[in-house]
Amino acid sequence: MEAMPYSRPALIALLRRHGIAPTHQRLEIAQVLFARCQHLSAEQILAQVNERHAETSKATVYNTLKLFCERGLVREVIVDPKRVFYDPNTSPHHHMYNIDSGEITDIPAESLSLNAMPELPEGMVTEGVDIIVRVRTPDAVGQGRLG
Amino acid sequence: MEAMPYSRPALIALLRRHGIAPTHQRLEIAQVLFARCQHLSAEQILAQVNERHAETSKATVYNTLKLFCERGLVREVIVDPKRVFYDPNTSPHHHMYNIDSGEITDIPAESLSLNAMPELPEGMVTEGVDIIVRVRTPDAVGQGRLG
DNA sequence: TTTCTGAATTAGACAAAGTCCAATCATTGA
DNA sequence: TCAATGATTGGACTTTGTCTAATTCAGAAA
Ligand SMILES: [Mn+2]
Ligand SMILES: [Mn+2]
Ligand SMILES: [Zn+2]
Ligand SMILES: [Zn+2]
Repeated sequence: MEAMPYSRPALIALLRRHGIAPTHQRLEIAQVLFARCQHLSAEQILAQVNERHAETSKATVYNTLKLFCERGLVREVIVDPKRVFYDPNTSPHHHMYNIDSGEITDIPAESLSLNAMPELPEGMVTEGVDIIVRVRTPDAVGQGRLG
Repeated sequence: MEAMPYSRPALIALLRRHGIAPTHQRLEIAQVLFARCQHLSAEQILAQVNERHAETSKATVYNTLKLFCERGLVREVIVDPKRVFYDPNTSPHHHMYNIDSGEITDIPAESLSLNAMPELPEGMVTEGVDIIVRVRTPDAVGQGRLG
């Protein structure tokens, strides 16, 4: 795992190390992702990046997140059919998803593992194993839908 | 697991057993889902139901799939950010997802299990644990994107 | 410092999946 | 048979994400 890259120079170094040219927009997006290590959707990142004054377009946010994924800076988390979340933590771990609040939290890799890997069909290769623990707040059963 | 419900009377009984009024449209949709026990998206179901002659609207397909989920007749499979898949197999099992072809296949519950359940935060309740094995055909790396 | 060029960014049109609503229709118990 | 209750419908709408052609930028070279 990378050292905590809060400062501009550290973020620039981080992008460069991944073969990414450090433009202003990419640094803003990296800032948002790595400052607090949360799971954010593209639209949340767009909003946070443009909080003070508009400076990054929707297209660039999507382009950049795709690039960050390809270069292994972030990873996609697919738990909610409505949107993809982006995870700045690329080390192996799993997720707990609160279906009432939409909150995603990490489960350390050590605290949960499979007792067997499935045999793959001829010529297939594992890309990754996602484990998602879906949880609920029983109080919130009937209504409490958030997004 | 339910006995194979191919015939109309069997499908009607199945819906009734789950507290669902067996309308023509719901029976058509159940037919499509249970005939071949596949993982289908809403749009695929809509297309199959209206293959011979149009008889079911998009709104009804979505309404019905939601109802079937609530009543435990089918379950959602969330592996592809573009669409939800519906699984007529509600017994515990996991999934293998081919990220190149989009193909989803079942992994029997027995052949894959966790060596520990994570401790849940105060007052949370597990709704389910999804394990998704993402696989790839190495030949198809650079290009072979299908949807 | 200035120039140049490929790469990056952008606005806004577009697409796909899914939701919603008010009007209409069907099922079913009486 | 006949309401009344529940189900279905077309189509407008929303949200998330993609695409494109025009513009701007970063940074290497001079
Ligand atoms: Mn038919
Ligand atoms: Mn979508
Ligand atoms: Zn995570
Ligand atoms: Zn399945």
